[in-house]
Amino acid sequence: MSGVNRVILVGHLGKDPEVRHLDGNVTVASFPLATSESYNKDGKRIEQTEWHNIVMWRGLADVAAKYLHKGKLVYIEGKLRTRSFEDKEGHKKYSTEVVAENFTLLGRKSDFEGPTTPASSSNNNEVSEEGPKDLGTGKFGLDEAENDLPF
Amino acid sequence: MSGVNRVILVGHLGKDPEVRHLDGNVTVASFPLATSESYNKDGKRIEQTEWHNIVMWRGLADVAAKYLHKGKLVYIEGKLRTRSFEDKEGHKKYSTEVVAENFTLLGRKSDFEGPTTPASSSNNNEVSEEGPKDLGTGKFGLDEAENDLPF
Amino acid sequence: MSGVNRVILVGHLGKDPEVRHLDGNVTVASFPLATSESYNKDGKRIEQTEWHNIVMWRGLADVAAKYLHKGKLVYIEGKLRTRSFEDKEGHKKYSTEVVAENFTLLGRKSDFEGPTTPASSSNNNEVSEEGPKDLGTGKFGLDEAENDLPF
Amino acid sequence: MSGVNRVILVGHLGKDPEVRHLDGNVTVASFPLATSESYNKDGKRIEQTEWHNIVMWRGLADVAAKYLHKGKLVYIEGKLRTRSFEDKEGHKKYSTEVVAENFTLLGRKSDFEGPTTPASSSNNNEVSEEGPKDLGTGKFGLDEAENDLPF
DNA sequence: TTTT
DNA sequence: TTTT
Repeated sequence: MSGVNRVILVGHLGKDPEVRHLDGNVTVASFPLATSESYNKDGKRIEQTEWHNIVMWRGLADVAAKYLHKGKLVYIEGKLRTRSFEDKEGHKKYSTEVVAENFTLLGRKSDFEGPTTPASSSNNNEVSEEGPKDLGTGKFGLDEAENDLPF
Repeated sequence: MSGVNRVILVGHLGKDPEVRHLDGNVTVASFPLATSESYNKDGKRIEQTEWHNIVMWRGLADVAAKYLHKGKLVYIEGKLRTRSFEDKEGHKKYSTEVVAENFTLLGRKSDFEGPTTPASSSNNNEVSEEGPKDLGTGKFGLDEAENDLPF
Repeated sequence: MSGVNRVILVGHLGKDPEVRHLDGNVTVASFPLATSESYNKDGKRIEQTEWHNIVMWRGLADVAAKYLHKGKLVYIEGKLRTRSFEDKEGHKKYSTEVVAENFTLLGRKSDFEGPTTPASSSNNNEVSEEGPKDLGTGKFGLDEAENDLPF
Repeated sequence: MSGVNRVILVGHLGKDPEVRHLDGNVTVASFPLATSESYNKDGKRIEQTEWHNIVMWRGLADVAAKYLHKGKLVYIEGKLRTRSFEDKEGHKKYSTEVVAENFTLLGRKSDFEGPTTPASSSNNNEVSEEGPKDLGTGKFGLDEAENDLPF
């Protein structure tokens, strides 16, 4: 028996992904993602931000480490998972995470470059000249996670 | 600025909704929802259940109180919200909830009857005779929440 | 560059899946799916049904052929694809299909039995006695499609 | 009885929205939206584009007319609707559309300006200097559609 | 007909 | 802790 457990988010990374390597060569990447919602209240524009703990595993974590960085705008599909754990004082706590199954980078093409590409900065300039046309998206799924050159 | 924060669940209620009436005549309903996933591991079928805290507000809560009960299968759309609070010992804790925006009852037609309808039991028989055809769904959105007779 | 193209449906099969075997041992299954929506208009309850052309490929088509049948309630995730073709008179026509990526059976447990299982009918009775508890779901993704015993 | 009929898209507008005013002061806006997907085949990067007919009604159409333009990147939630009609030669044809229920602008803040705002061009320069930080999103739902100043 |  |  099974049901449906699906989360869809579009938001900005609050930090660079934190990457850990577990036994058996398994990579895990995690980072906070902000989704903001704004609405009018008493004539004032209120913005409310929700923070999500995103976790990515294996090949997806590797791609995330390469291409996702603080401030980037990303579309994420995944599922909810709540873990319980004990903090240092031995108190039981719960943490709800979004285990990502695939993601799509949103934003400008220059945002898709890896962090260490020297061409990136000049490309950045190129982008800023081109205006709205330099928006684009790059998708990464669990299957594509092993690609060397995902776009 | 705003992003996207969307959750889609299909699962069974773990308990009847707990209904509270706040100041200003605001109704809140909350209940646990189980989404189960099964997969093969080492030749064995493993079933893993994830529990979600569902919260419904206002008109949607009223409809939930009427039609959602322990064991029912339901489709829910909503958004994630993480609240922090202090427990009795003064320790900071976090709770992540799914704030529902609409839901659709899934399952047999007889499941859609309110709890006190006398016709329900005979209807139940009718359903059990009709086979697969008597499956159906009943949808409730924030707009329709004020309907007296939602199906 | 890529975007997001995602469809989520819960509805009933209008017919048994039609299964074709293409060159290279590729299976394709297709069937119509009805999603109904009801609303009040001028005090009357109106039900509007939308029909979708669902297509499943390869392993997912094989599982569909086994477990999906006319009248079943199913949750489907997929993407939109519009094909153009010429009808017999040579007129250009368009057909929009939902290419399924995974599905989850919803409804009674007895609905999950394969069509030729003799135990199925007695099981059916069993279900009708057990009440709401015998509702359940069975999920099938592209990965799991090769499973012999998916639930 | 009702089911679930939900579409989620992120893509670029192929044209400016076409706005019509029906009887009873009802506005309808429609435009093509491209969602692109790219994958590797035989070592080559293939990009496949899917086109969707988007339709927006009433207040949402008004906001679309103001803020959505050719080339913009947008997140759209809606439902599928297939209409049948006769072309000029009297042949029956089908057209599947995505009736939008809400949308969120993705991309740079400068993209959110209305088309006739004089400040827009200087703002544009500002944006192009700030680099990746000037990405943002602006959401429009059926409820907010009546806002004069949605962000 | 978009975008990269 | 993001973004606007």
